[in-house]
Amino acid sequence: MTEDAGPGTPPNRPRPRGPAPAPGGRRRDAAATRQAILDAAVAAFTRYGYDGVGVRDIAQSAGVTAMLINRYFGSKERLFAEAVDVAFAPRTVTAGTGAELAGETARALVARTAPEAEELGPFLLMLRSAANPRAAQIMREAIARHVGRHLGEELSGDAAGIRAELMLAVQAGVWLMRSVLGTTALVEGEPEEITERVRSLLRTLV
Amino acid sequence: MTEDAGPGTPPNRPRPRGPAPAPGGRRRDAAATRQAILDAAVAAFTRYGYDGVGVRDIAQSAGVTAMLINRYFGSKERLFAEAVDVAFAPRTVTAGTGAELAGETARALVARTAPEAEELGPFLLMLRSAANPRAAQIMREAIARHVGRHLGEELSGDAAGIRAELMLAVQAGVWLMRSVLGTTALVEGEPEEITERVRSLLRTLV
DNA sequence: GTCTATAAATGGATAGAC
DNA sequence: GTCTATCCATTTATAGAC
Repeated sequence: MTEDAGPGTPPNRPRPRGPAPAPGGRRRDAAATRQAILDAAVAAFTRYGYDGVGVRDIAQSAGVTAMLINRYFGSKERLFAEAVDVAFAPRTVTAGTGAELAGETARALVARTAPEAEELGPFLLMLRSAANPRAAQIMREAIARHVGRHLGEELSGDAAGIRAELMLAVQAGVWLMRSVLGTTALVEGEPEEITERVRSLLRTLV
Repeated sequence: MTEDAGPGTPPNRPRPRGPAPAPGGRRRDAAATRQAILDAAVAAFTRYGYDGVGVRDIAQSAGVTAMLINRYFGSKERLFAEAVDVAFAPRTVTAGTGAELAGETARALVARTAPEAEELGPFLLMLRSAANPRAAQIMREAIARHVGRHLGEELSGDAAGIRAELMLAVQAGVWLMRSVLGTTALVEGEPEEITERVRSLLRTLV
């Protein structure tokens, strides 16, 4: 959104002639264009959710026209699927290992959901897109592929799968209340107090 | 959605004359019509989220036309605000009191999020409508009004507000993973096992 | 390789008849 | 008190020019 719409895109530049000046300086590079669209999609879906953005918005952020999205990804739905894969790829959902897992995860979670943080992340993408059934299915498959595997490395013992997904549930819930809804106690409370409470929550799962 | 559009509504019945046969047998009752719309709205918003339903869908479920929604509620947004108030009014979010609060809430939560449950509830409404900023604000205010007060009665001591909202966060998270997304471990796992894990989670908060 | 222009559907909201 | 008919904005997706 605050992307490089380019220094050279004043309201009415008459598009001299020929194809895409392609804002960033890039001029006709299929791979780069595709990547720009994908990056813009991750940001937009995370901020506004699947139903909250149109392909036009994403295209504009990427500095191209809406048509190219269908050209490169086939449909909004398949663009979303790729964006979800990108968002869930880095293992940002867990921080630390072993004994420090609960504490580190709690600290990272509270920091990233701080009111002033403006942070993106897979949980926001999840929450904001959960309403759409197709988006929900795409995310379920992505979670099974990525997150389940990651947490499986850290957690072991009885009911590891349930505990892993409950860890995700706690994090998603905090993200919802604190970051998406912005309920009063979690927004105005002391971050240290909140971190401590979340840490003790997560400790019952590791 | 599959509601009674009336047994007598073949494609082209020319509406003999006069106003509303009003499917339910009701014929011209402002209060009843208003209530029918509100009930349909709660169900629809809970199932499909704020952005997922149109006023036309809701109107059809209520057996009226879309226009009446604006007549009685002014706009979709204000209809949503009233629907949220209805959804959050009963204190379904907590079950039991005192020492049994964690266990009863966990049991109720797992039961209501069972894959076959088809249960509605305020958490579904929250999750499915969270993406829309205006809907989010409306819900934040409703939570401050209803839920905060309810849980304030049960919880006391240090950081009661934070603990209360973390309880909501845990429940919302479980609802998201188990009911909305339907992740594998929480769907296929033993309900008793899940209940036990959730109970011990909530116990760290009461 | 990328654009403009437009099709086809759907959204919320309104005017006026009965 | 309720309906039909319509307006206007917005959506995804496509056709065809350059």
